[in-house]
Amino acid sequence: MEATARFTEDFLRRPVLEVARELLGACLVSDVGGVRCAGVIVETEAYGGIDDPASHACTRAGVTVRNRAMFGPPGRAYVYRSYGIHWCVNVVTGPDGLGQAVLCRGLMPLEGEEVMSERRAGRRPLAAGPGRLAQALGITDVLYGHDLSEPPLALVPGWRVPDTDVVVTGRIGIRVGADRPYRFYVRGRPGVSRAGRNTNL
DNA sequence: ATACCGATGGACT
DNA sequence: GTCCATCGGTATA
Repeated sequence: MEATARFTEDFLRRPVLEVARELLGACLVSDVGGVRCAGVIVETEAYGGIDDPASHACTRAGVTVRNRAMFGPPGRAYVYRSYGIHWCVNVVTGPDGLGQAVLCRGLMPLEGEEVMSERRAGRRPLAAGPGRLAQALGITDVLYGHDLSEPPLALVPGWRVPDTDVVVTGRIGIRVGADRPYRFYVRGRPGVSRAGRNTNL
C-alpha cells in the first residue's frame, strides 16, 4: 500500500453492491487524535439508497439532516448513531443523489492495535462489528461527511481478495430487506462479526 | 407533544 | 443462546 494510493471517483460511483464487494481488502487509516492506526476491511454491507427499505436514505421525508451525507458525493463518510450508543461508519457510493452507502462492519487490525485497545477499554474483539470498528478507529459524528481521501480518516486500496474467499449473506440486525444478499465478508479472517448468520443464502 | 424502533454490543445463562 | 441500556430520527396526533 502506497501513501499516495487513492480510490478513484469512477470506482466509488459504481453500483453499491460492486463497491461493497471491492471494499473487502481495502484499508482504513485513522489519524484521529494524532495517533495512527489502521486495518483491513473484512466485512461490509451494501445499503441501496431510496429503493432499499433498510437504507437510511429510504424515508418519506427524503433528504434529512441525518441522511444528507448519503446523497452527497461518493467517497464521503456517513456516520450515524446506533441504539443511542454506538457510532457506525459508511462509505457513500454510487451516482450522486441515489443515497447509496457501504457500511463498514468488520476490520482486521494491522497497525496501532494499542491505540485501538485503549479506545476499546481493553475489550475484545477490537473491531469486529460496526460499533466496535468505529470505536477502535476513534470515529464519531465529528467525521460526518468527511472526505475519506484525507486524514484523519482515509480509505485506501489494500489487498486483493479473490472471489473464492468472499462469502455473501443477508444483512444483520435488520428486519426489512434482511434477506437481500447484501453482506460481504472475507472467509476465515479475524474481524468478521458473528451476530447470527454467517451462512450463504 | 409523544410514541415507536432500531444498520448494536456487552453482560450474562 | 438470552436480555437490555440508551437516544436520535421519523411518523403520527
